Formats: sequence, C-alpha cells, structure tokens
Amino acid sequence: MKNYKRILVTSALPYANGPIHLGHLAGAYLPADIYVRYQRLKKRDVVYICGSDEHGVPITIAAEKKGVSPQQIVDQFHARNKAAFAKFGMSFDYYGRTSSPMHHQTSQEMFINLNDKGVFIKKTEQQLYDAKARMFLPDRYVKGECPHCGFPEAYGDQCEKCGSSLSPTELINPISALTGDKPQQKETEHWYIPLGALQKQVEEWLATRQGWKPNVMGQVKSWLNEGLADRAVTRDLNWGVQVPLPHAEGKVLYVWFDAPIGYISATKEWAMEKGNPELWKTYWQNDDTRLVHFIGKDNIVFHCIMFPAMLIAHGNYVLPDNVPANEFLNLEGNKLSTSRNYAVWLEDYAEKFDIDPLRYYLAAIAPETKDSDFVWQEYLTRNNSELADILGNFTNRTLAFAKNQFTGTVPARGDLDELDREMLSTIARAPDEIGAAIENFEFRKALVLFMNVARAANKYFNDQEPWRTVKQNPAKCATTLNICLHACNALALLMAPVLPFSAAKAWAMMGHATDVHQQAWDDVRHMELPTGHQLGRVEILFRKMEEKEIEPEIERLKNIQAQPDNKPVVAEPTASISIDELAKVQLRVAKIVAAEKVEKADKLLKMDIQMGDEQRQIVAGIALHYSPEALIGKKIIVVANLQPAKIRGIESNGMLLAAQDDQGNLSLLGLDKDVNDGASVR
RNA sequence: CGCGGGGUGGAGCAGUCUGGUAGCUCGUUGGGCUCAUAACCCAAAGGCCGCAGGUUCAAAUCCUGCCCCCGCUACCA
Repeated sequence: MKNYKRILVTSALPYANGPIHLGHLAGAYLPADIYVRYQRLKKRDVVYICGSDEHGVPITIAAEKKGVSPQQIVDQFHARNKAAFAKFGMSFDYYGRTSSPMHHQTSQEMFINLNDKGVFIKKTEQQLYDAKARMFLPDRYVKGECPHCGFPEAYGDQCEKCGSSLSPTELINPISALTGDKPQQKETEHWYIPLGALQKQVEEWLATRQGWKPNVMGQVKSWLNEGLADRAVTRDLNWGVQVPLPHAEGKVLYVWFDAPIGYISATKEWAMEKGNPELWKTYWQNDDTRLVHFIGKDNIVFHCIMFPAMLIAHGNYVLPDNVPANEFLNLEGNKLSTSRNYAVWLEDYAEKFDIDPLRYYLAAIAPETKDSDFVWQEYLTRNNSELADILGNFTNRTLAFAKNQFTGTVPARGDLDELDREMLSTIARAPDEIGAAIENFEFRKALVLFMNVARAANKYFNDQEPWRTVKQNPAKCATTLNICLHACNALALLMAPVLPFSAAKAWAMMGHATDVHQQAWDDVRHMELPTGHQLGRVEILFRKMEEKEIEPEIERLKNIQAQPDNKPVVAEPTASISIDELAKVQLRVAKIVAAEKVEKADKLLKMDIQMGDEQRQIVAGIALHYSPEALIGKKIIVVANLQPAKIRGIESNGMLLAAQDDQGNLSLLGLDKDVNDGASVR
C-alpha cells in the first residue's frame, strides 16, 4: 500500500431538508467517526470533513410546502443536524454548508476551470415551461398520467404507483404542480459533462484501487459496463450555485455537481479557521494524501465515478483512495421511510437513551456487506449482555476488588504464571488486531475483537480466583489484580473510537486526570499503571436497560406499519371509477397475424395485429405461456389507445389483455363467438 | 429484461478469492464460582451451508441453471 502522509476523511453531506435518522448514522457517519477517532489515537494527520448539502429541488419543494424561503429551511436543518451529530459524538473537524459564499465560489471555480478546458458540451433540449410562473419546471414539478400504469398523479421523474422512472415529457396530460396550468415545451440549453469520454480515464484510475469492498467495486463495474452517458451539470432553477457565465440567468449547477465540491469548500473554511488559508491544498492537492469517502450505497456512482471524473478532468486534485460505502439499515424488519416517519431520529433518541450503547449496537450491526436490521430488542440485549455484563462488569468487579482489598490503589505485580503471561499477551496484541480491522473498514470485526479482550479478562479473573488467593496467597492476588487493572486501563483506551463517552468515564475511573482521546493507541502494548497509583471513583460504566424502556419505541413503529394508508398504492385498484373514466379506455378485437420472440428476453413476444384496416405492432410478456406459432390467427382483446411505449427498444402500440391467477397461470382473453377484428369492446 | 449484492443451527453473522473434519455472539439446557451490574466461567444440544445438476479423491467454497430478498444514473446513508 502507498505510504500516505495524511488522511482526509469525508462523510456524505446530509441533505438539509430533514433531520438525521439511524440509517444515516449507521451508513456514513458512525463508521467514519470510529475510523477518524482511531487514526487520531494512532497520531496520524487526519482531517474529518462534513457539512450540509443545501441545494436542489427538494429543498425548494419543502420550502414551498411550508410557505417559507429555501434559506429558512436549510438554516433550520443545518443547525439541527449539526447539533444532533455533536450529541452523538461525531468528531468532525469542520461541518460546513453548501450555501456558504466559499462553497459558491469554489463550485464556480471548478465549473469555470472545466469549462475553460472545454470539458463540457452544450446541448439544447425541450423542457416543460410554465408560462405563468415564468420558469422551467423541474421533473418533480410536473404531474400527469403515468404512461405505464395510468396512475393520474405520477411525477415527472417517477411514477410512485408502478415505480417506473419517467421523463416529464412522457406524461399524459401534464400539468404544472406550481400553477396547475398545462406547461408548454420550450427550448433550453444546458452544460453536460461527457462521462463517456472520461470513462477510460476513470477505469484506468479504478484499476489502481486496492482493498475496495466487493459490493462497491461490483456496483461501479456495473455502471461502467453499461457505458457512461453525458450528464447535465446545470439545471433551470433559482436555488443553488449560479452558473458563472454570461447569459446564464436562471441556471444553477445541478446539485450532484456542487455537493461533492462541498468537501473541498468545507476544507477551505476549516483551513481559514485554523489561520492557514492555504492549508487545504495540502490535503486536496498533495499526492500523499489518503482521501476516504464514507457514504451509503445510493451514493456510490457519485463518489466512485462522477466526482472522480470531475477531479480527473480538473487534474489538480487527489482522488479517493477508498470509498467504503455501506449498504442500508432496516428498522424492525422494514425499510426506513422518512415520509411515513418510520425511522428513529437522532434527536428523539438522544432525549431518552444513552449515546454509546447506540454507537456500539450500530457498529456491531453495520451494514458492511449487506443490508442489516435494527431491532430494539437486540439493541437492548447487546447493551445488557455485552456492554454491561461483559465489559462494564469486568471493570466494576476489578475496581471494586481493588477498592475493597487494596484501598483503591494498584497492587504490585509479582512473579507471573502461565495465565498471567497469556493475559498480558492478549492485551498487547489487541491494539494491532483491532486496529487492522478498523483500517480495513471491518468495524463489526473490530468490535468482536475488542469484546473478546474483555471476555478473556473475565475468564482470567475467574481462573485466578483472587477472592480465594487474597486469603491464601496475597502476593499472587496482588499480581492478578495488577493485571486486571492493566486490562481495564487498556480497555478504556481501546473503547475510545467506538464508545467515546464511556471511554472518558472509564479513563477517569482508572485515576487518570488526562484525556483518553489524547492518548496513543500503540501505548496499549506497553503502558503500565505504577504500583500504588490511586484509582478513581468506582461508577457503573453501562447501565442495564429494561424492556419497558424500549416498548414504546417498538409500539410506535408497529403502529406506523399498521396504518392502512401506509400500504402505499396497493389499495388503489379497489377505488371505483366513473363511467366516463371507463369510456377513456378503448378496447378492441384484434387478430394476431405474426408473432415472434424478442431476442434476449425470456418473457417477451413481439406481435403484429390486425384491427380492421389498421395493423400495428405490440409487445407483451407472455412468451412463457404461449408459443409464437400457437398465437398466429388468434383473436384477442387489446387496449387500443394505450400510449405507445418502448419495451426493450421495441415499440409497442397497445396492450393485450390476459388473466393471471395466483399460481401465475396466464390466459388470453378471447371471444365467445367469432367477431371481425377491429370491433370495439364495450 | 438486464446489472450489482445477499440467501450458513431458533436469531444475528464469519468462513467462499487461495476446495480438505462448518466457526462466533445471543438464545436454550446442564454444571462451576461468588470478587462483581442476579453479573462471570465451563460444558452440551441444535445446521442435508436457498434449490437442482456438474467438476473433483474431496464442494458452504469452483462451474451451470433456477428460486427468493435488497438495490440500480431520483428528493433519501
């Protein structure tokens, strides 16, 4: 591995239109914080950067809903999220925001730089324009009927009913969400980054990456295999970083373009705060900086392809050494949903519970290789049986023993037996073993290794039976306790990255006046408590929790799940429709004149159908149930006025009707008596 | 449709790259100990490693097909 001189760590900039929940924390923030805290204890030069992502359409929508300005929205959530992170011990060196002047300036410089180099290409395209509001409509501001499922309230980017992704111009009868008017198509010009042209360079760079998680590299390769397309870096919107060119009024940088630049601008602000405005360059423009982005899996394409492509095109920035993206965290078996309030919010949690047990549990179930599940009952079990019973109780039994038998001081270490040496060796090995796991982004493993030290310490205590030797062999008892205290001391420091608050408490209990977070990780290998050292006050390190404390939380989530309107859109078919609505659907009899399988598609058939004078082509997913030959000549019922769609690149002008039962059996609708094709069905 | 990830005792996971007696934590059962937060320590029971084929002396691990779950240039880690 390359010999890096310093480390720059970033966590995904949280979007400032809502509060932070457990999923965010588990995916992008807690792992980064553990990593950074560890690196600091290793006495490495590390800077940890984060901040609020404050641009983009959703914020303007949120502002409009509440009748306030976008700035008010982001001000609110920037402050709240920053405070929430602080409560959970996120040790950012700087928490910036993308609405800051520095960020606007930095983003514009990046844009100008790439523009001057001729990186961008300009394209003119048709977009929907609301004449009354005098603005181009973002995808989300356009509503209309979904061309795939007919859902009347589909958005311009996606139909929430059938989940298909759309473009606004595909919608049937589009209306502006702003004014309710029918928008018109109007030309607009945008800057695009030609990712296809940069693909080779991105691939070459990726080929040099080592130690990337398979799920991350797999996803990246999937993107690259499909081939990268040109991607717009500007939008017609009045909230964001202005495009710094003449005649670009009303155009801002697309939020995906400016957000990652936020890492750079926040580092600049950090440097200025340190009184050394040029310092950011050391971290961003020196090859011997190790850049690590902590993100969730939804962000992989931005951090592994698009942002690097931008940086490559610029040429003067370091590229990420690793992007240890996490999968998703579920909650009590279900996906988190902010809109349904199905989440645990940091702000709520902090009011009721201790922070470290959550940090511990989330790190223990970190979705490193696959989605994981937060279960309150497991959280309680982990806290009680691991933190309290194994780690906390070991500290407690040791310190209580020292207090009762050795007046709260460290007894002398005498001759060592086999068990003593084994225990000391276990402690001495721990920092390297745990450290290696952390460096490898294996936080779950790090936690297991850490807890195993406490387990070994408990076993050692049991096996040496100091409560017996205290009467029969005081010197041996002293040695045992000396080593147990040594273990407590080591554990206090080893827990610091994951359990920062408890580590401080434990360190004080060991009688130190210093800050545990200022210690050196490697000292665990050889540090010793001097004989006679006065220990601190014995306190309970981790409180045992009771079921009744978490019951309301479980109950709350259950209730949300049970709410009927939360079974989104599935209930829709039961809604009754008017006769007029039915009349919109034109059903006709058609005769199949030709049919063939669609290549590389197991289920699709392409058919030519005859309806009176008219012949057209349709595509249907019935190949598993009907062979092409058997279909020719058959008369079927089709929806004649369904909007044309392309299915695997083949035009389909209509949809045939078929019944399907629970077992998946399929049966085409036919005719009871023969009728001429083209006849209408009513 | 395609692509990426995952499917291992009751629960949660490791092991899969580099085939060779299936491991850890919790839970269950039995025992030990009593310094300690009714904590700690030891032992046992419990798995046809998603399904079906194949390669091999040998497959959780390699190959092929299938099934199920999560995600996929979106406002969400």
